[in-house]
Amino acid sequence: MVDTGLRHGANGNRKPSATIYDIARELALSPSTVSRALNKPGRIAAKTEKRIRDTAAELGYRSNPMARALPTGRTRMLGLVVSDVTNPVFFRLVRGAEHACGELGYTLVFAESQESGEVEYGTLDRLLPAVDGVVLAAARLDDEQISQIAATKDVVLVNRRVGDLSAIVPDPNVGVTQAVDHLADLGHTSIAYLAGPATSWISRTRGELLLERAVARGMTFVEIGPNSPTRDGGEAALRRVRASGATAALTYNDLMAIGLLRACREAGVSVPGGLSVVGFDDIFGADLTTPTLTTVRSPLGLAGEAAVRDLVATLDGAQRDTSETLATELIVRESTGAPVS
Amino acid sequence: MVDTGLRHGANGNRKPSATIYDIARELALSPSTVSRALNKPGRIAAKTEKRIRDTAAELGYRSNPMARALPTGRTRMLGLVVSDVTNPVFFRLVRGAEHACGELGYTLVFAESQESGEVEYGTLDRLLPAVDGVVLAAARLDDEQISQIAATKDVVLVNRRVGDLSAIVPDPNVGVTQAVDHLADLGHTSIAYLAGPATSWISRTRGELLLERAVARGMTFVEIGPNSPTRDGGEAALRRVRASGATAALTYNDLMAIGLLRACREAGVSVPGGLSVVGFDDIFGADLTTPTLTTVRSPLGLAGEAAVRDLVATLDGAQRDTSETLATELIVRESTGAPVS
DNA sequence: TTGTATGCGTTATCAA
DNA sequence: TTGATAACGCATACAA
Repeated sequence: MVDTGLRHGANGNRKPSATIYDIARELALSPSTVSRALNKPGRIAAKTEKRIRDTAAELGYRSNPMARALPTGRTRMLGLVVSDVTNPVFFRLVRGAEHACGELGYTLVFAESQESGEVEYGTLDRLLPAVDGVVLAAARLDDEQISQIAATKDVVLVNRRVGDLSAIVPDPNVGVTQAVDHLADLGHTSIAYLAGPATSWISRTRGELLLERAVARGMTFVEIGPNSPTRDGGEAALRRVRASGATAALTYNDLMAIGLLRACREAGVSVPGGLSVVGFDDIFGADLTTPTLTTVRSPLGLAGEAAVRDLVATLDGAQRDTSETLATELIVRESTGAPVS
Repeated sequence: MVDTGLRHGANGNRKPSATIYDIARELALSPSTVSRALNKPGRIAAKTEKRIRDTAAELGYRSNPMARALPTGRTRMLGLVVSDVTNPVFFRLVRGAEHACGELGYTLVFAESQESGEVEYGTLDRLLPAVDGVVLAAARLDDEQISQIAATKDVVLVNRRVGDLSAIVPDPNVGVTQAVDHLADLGHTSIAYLAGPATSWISRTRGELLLERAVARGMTFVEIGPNSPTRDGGEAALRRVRASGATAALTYNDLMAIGLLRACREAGVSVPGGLSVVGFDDIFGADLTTPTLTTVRSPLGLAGEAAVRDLVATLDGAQRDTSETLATELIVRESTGAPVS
C-alpha cells in the first residue's frame, strides 16, 4: 500500500488520531520507548516517562486497540450473548457484566440470539474472532456446540452447566426449597410446574429440584411443558394447569407467571384463592402486577459481574475461582396464599 | 518480534485460527489472491475463487477483524451508549440496534453511563478508539462534549438534537397532541408535567410541547422538576402535584408514572378519579400496573434500527437520509379518566 | 487474472 | 535505559 496521501476508511475528513510515532517524533525518541513508557510504567527513566506521558496527553493520544490486538493476540473485548434482550431478566445481568468490564478495562460486545440456537450460533461466528472470551447467558445451544465454542475461546456460562466449563449458577436450592415450604405451609398439596423451552438447562434444573422438594413434602407434582418462556406462553398454559387440579403453579420465569396471572383474571380464577402463582427471577415488573408476584429471586446482576471476573481471571491465566456461591431467595408477595376449596 | 515459537496472548493452548496465509499455502497461491477472492467476489477466476472458498471453509477460516481494521481503518464495530440499562425504555432500542448491526455485518459494542455525564464521557473514551461510530441514546452529556465526540467519530443521537448532527427523534408532536386532547376532552382544565433530569433534552422538549398544547386548549399548565427519571422520582413528586391543584399529571417517562401511581395508592388518591396519569414511552410493565397506564408510546425499537442504519450509511459515505419520520402515539389505558371534583 | 511489495499501529526480541 | 527491527493478519497499489 504505497501511501497515496489520502485517508481511506470511514473516518471521513477528520484528523487522524495521534500514534506513538507522533509522540516519538515530537520527543526525538524511538517508538518502542514510547510504547514501553505507556505500558510498563517503571521500566523506563522516570524523567523520560513523564515527558512521554505529558506529550501523549497533549496530543490526545489513545492507543489503537486493533493495532495492539495484532501482536498481543488479545483484543480486550468480551462478548455477552443473551437469548432475548427484551426479557427483563437480563437487564441486571447486562449491567453487571458491563460494569465489571469497565472496571477491568474491557469492552463489552453484545448480541442476542432471539431464542434461537441457530441465530445464536451464527452470531457467535461473527462475534468470536473479535473477543478474547464470551459469556453465554441462558444459551439455546446444545452441549456440543458450546464445547466447540469453548475449544476456540474461553467461555463462561450463566445459568447452565456443560461439562466442567466455567459456570455461574446461582444456587436454586435455597429459593426452591423456600418456595415449596411456603406453599406446603399454606396448605397446598398439589403443585404444577410450567417448564420453559426444552433447550433450557435451567428450566430442567428447576423442574427437577421442584419435584424433589415437592415429594419431600408429600405433595403431588406435575410438570407442564415445554412452554414458550413468554407472557403468551404462561397465558396459554392456564387450561392445562386447571386440568391438572393443582392449586399452585410455579413457572419457569416471571414472564410466564405474569401471563398466567393475566389468564387467571380473564378466566375469572382468583389469585391466590383459586390458584397460587410463583415465578422465577424477580424481574422488573414483578411487583407491578395485581396481585404482586411471589417469586424466587436470582441475583443476576452479581452473576453478570462474577461471570466477567471469572472470564478475565481465566484469560489472565489465574486458577478458576470455584468459590462463587450466589444464592436464590423467595420473595413473598401477594400471588400466593392458602387454597380455597 | 522474532518468532519465538510460542503463542502469546490469552488464547492459552488452543490451536491458532487459520489465516489467509494458510489458505494460500495450501493452494500454492498468493495471500493477496486469497484476500481478493474472499472480499471482492467476481474479480477473480471463478474456479480459483471456488477453490479458495472451499479450503477456507475446510480450514474453518474466519477473517481477523483486528487485522482487517488496521489497513482499512474500519473496525466494523458500532458503539451504543445508553444512560441506564435497567430502564426498560432501552430494551427495544438495544434490540433494534443489535438487529440492524447483525444485518449490516457490524458488531455492537455496548456501554451505559449510569445517568452520569462523567461516567459517560470516560466510557466513551474507552469505547471510541474501537468503533467506527457511535449511537448516543438519551445522552447525559452537554452539547459541547457531544460535538467534541462528533469531531472524532461519526455520531447518531437518539432522542436529542445537537447542532446538525444526525439524530433520530420520534416526533413527539402527534403523541403529545393526542394526550392533551384526550385529557381536555375528559374535562381536565389543569395539568402538571413532571420533568426528568435537567440534562435531558427530550424532557425539555416534551415539556415545551405540552405547554404549547395545553395553552392551545385553554388549560392551566405547571411544570414540576427536575426529577430523577425513576420510580422513586415519580413517587416523591406526588406532594407537589397535589399542591399544584392539577387534575392530571404527565410524567417524563413511564418509570416515573409507575412511581406516581404507587404514591397515589399509598396516599389514597384514586386514579383516574382523583388524578389522571399519563406516562411516556410505553415500556414493558406499563400494562401491568393497576390501573394500567395511559402513555405516549415511542417506537424505540425502530429508532434503534434507524440510528444504526443512518450511522452505517454515513460511514459508507452516503448522503444523510433525513426522511426518517417516526411518530409517537397515545396508548389509552385505565389511568386516565374524567376528573371527579 | 494473479503475484509482489508495502503499510496499518503496536508489541516484543535483541543489540547497543 | 534506549533503539532498531521483525512480526501480528490483512488489504491494496502496482507490476507482471
